[in-house]
Order: sequence, then C-alpha cells, then structure tokens
Amino acid sequence: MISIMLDRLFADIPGAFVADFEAGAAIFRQGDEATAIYQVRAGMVSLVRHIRDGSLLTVATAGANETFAEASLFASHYHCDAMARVPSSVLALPSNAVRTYLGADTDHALAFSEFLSAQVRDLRGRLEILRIRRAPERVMAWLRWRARGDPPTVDAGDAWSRVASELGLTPEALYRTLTGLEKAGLLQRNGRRILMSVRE
Amino acid sequence: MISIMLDRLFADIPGAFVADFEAGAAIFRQGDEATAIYQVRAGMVSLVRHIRDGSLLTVATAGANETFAEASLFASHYHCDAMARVPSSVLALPSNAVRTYLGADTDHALAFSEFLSAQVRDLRGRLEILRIRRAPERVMAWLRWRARGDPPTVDAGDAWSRVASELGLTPEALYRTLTGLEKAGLLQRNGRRILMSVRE
DNA sequence: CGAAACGTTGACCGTTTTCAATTACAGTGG
DNA sequence: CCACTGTAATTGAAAACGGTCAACGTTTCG
Repeated sequence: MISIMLDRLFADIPGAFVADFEAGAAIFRQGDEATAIYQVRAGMVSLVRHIRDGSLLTVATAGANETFAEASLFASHYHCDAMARVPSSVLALPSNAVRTYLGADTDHALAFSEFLSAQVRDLRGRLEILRIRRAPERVMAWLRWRARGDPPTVDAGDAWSRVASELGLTPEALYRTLTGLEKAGLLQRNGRRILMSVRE
Repeated sequence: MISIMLDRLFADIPGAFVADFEAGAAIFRQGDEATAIYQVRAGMVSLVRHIRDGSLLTVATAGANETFAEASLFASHYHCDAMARVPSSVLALPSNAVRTYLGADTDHALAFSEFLSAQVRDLRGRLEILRIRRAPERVMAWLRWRARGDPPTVDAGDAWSRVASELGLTPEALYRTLTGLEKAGLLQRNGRRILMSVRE
C-alpha cells in the first residue's frame, strides 16, 4: 500500500488546499478542465467514466492516502468523473504549480517518477493477486505480500470488510477463508493482527 | 494496454541491447545488482519474489510491449527474480544511462513521469475490472474498457486463453461468457474481433 | 445510550471451475 | 501436398466454490 503524502513529496506547493465532500458529491467531472491532482485524506473516491453507450465504468477507486488524477499533469481535461462514495476529505494540489515545481529541478521530477514507479509496482502486485481464482490462495498471497517482520505479521489497517473488497471477495467469504486458513494452521489471528506460520 | 516503446521514450540510450531467453531462464535474480530496466519484445516474463517461508509469490507478469523493473532506476538491487515463462525476447536499457538521460533534462524526466502515470491509470483500470465478481459483467467491463472506434470494436491481440488469464477466468468460462453475451445481443463476434452493440 | 458499522456463522443456491472429449487450425517435415 | 503435432477454441456434465440472504453478537462513536 502506497502511503506517501503528496504534500511531503511536493513541498510548499502554492495553492494546495483540502476540501470536504458529501457522499455522492462530484470532485470534478469528465470534460472539466484538469486543474489539480488529488490525494484522499479520508473516505473513498471513485473515478467513473461515461461510455458512449450510456453506461458507467469505474476506472479507479481511491481510499485513504491514495492519489488520483495524476494524469491531470499531462492532460488538459479530466477523462472521468471523480465522486465521493462516502463523506470524504481530499487534498488538492494545483497541476500548474506542480508542473512548475517538477520542471524547476530534475531531482523533483525524478522523485515524482520514483513515487509513480512504486505505485506501478504496488498495482502490479495487487493485479497479480486478483488473478488468483481460489479464495484461500488469493488471501494467502495477499497476506504474504503484506507481511512484515519476524515472525511475518500483517496488520489490517482497514476494516476486514474493506480488505475483502480490495481482494475481490465478499466480507463473508473473507471471514470464512481466514477461519479456514487458521484451522489449517497457516496463520493465527489476534484481533486485527495476523501471524503467518513459518513452516520449514 | 500500454504499448509505448521504451527505446522511443529513451532515445539513443547507450548500451541498450536485446536479449533472448529460453522458457524458464532467469533474466535476473533477487539480490542481483540492479543494472537495467526492461521491456518485453516477445514472449512473457514473470517477476517472482522469494518469501521467507520458502514459498514463491508472483508480483508481476509482463507480456509483449510491457515493461518491468523500472524500479531498478531507484534501487541498488533487484527485489525479485525475472523469469521467462516462454521463449522470450527482451529489450534492456542500462539504468545508469537512463538515469543520466533523465537527469540531463527535466523534459525527459517529465516524459518518463507521463509514461509511468499512464501505466498507473491502466493498471488501476485493470484492477477495477478484476474486482468485479460476476463473469459477464467483468467481461463486459473489459470489453468496454478496450473498445475503440465507432461502432465500438475490440480486437483480441492475444489468444482468448491469455485474455482469460488476464481477466482472472478460465478459458472455458470466458468462451461461455462470450457466447452468452452474444446470445443476449450485447455483442457480435467475427473471429477474433468483437463488435459491441450500441443500444439507446 | 443508541445508532451505525463491523464481525461472525449458517443454509441454500447460482456460477465458475474442473475434467473430459471434440473440433479447428497453423506450422513442420516427409 | 499431406499426414502429423501441438495449441487454441468449443461444448458438456458434475462438483466445488463463493455469493447471497438472514440472523445475531460486538465494537465504535457521536
């Protein structure tokens, strides 16, 4: 999970501000002039594209600390709607100011590349996990991927129900799978902490 | 699908070369010094991480025109193995030369950021699609996402069996789903081309 | 305190996987 | 030019799996 703060990466960007939105409120709309790059501070924001045939296609969902609309740096208009799914707070950095900041120093631009590159790695990992079809294997892959320390431990930052959604499972399926894995001796649960068994 | 050619993005990088690998051959190994960034020219390459408990975790899979190990620009060592799944040909760009190239001009660094940012967008879209649980909806989302032109058309670049794997489905499930969608009048198939129905 | 999430478990049902068999097709070498 | 071989495409039937619905306990927080 990428959790670099944009305002730390882009120090002192003039015009940065935080805004709050009610559930269902639009942060920007498809076709609007692209003016800012965002990071979710709290809540959840979905990016939704309007398709020619009238249907809607969700192209991204950003939870706490995740960024969206980075592409506004390189495009003149937004290509989708951004909508708060739940009451949300977002940090907005004006694209112009960010462009200026990046253009002023190759180190800044390289730091941004590094940030994006980490994100690419993260997303590829999640993608690989979602392609696993069986729930127990998928959950184990996710846990191994997130485990840190010795013994390998995973702290669920989010509620399990939200983890379930990230994993492409229903909450019920996740609970059951976790119980199953615990019974199989592959892990141990202590509240919202999970200890992975290290077997030789 | 991102298909920008790295050697077009990074013009005249000294030391760039193409190398061929047999199925199963390692392009680099976890712990090796990070010396290059890669793009698959033909074939398929998996990035596999060795976990403390002895198991293997696939953290990415790159098909034709996809890049991997961009992070080698920012890290001293590789954090996973890269293994050719099938006989593969890869383009390698030395990280040092790329770093020099990016540092020489903010335009270069910004172009690289744009490249990565497009990739982030692409990956988020794929992720969103994989979280859809029912096969017909998942396949429709994938098709709508890839459709171009008027009428909206999708050309399967890969074999359907490989598309199935990208979609997190078995080939059989994909075939059946496609026939089902065709019967429901949502699309038409002409060999490996799919026409989306545009209904008002 | 009470409402609203979150966590948990059971039973049933629908979908997808699995296994198997068959057809189509492209490339290879005789 | 044509069997020959391997991969892709397709369909069927049965089983396994995860989803859905429902009920209830628990925690969190205003």
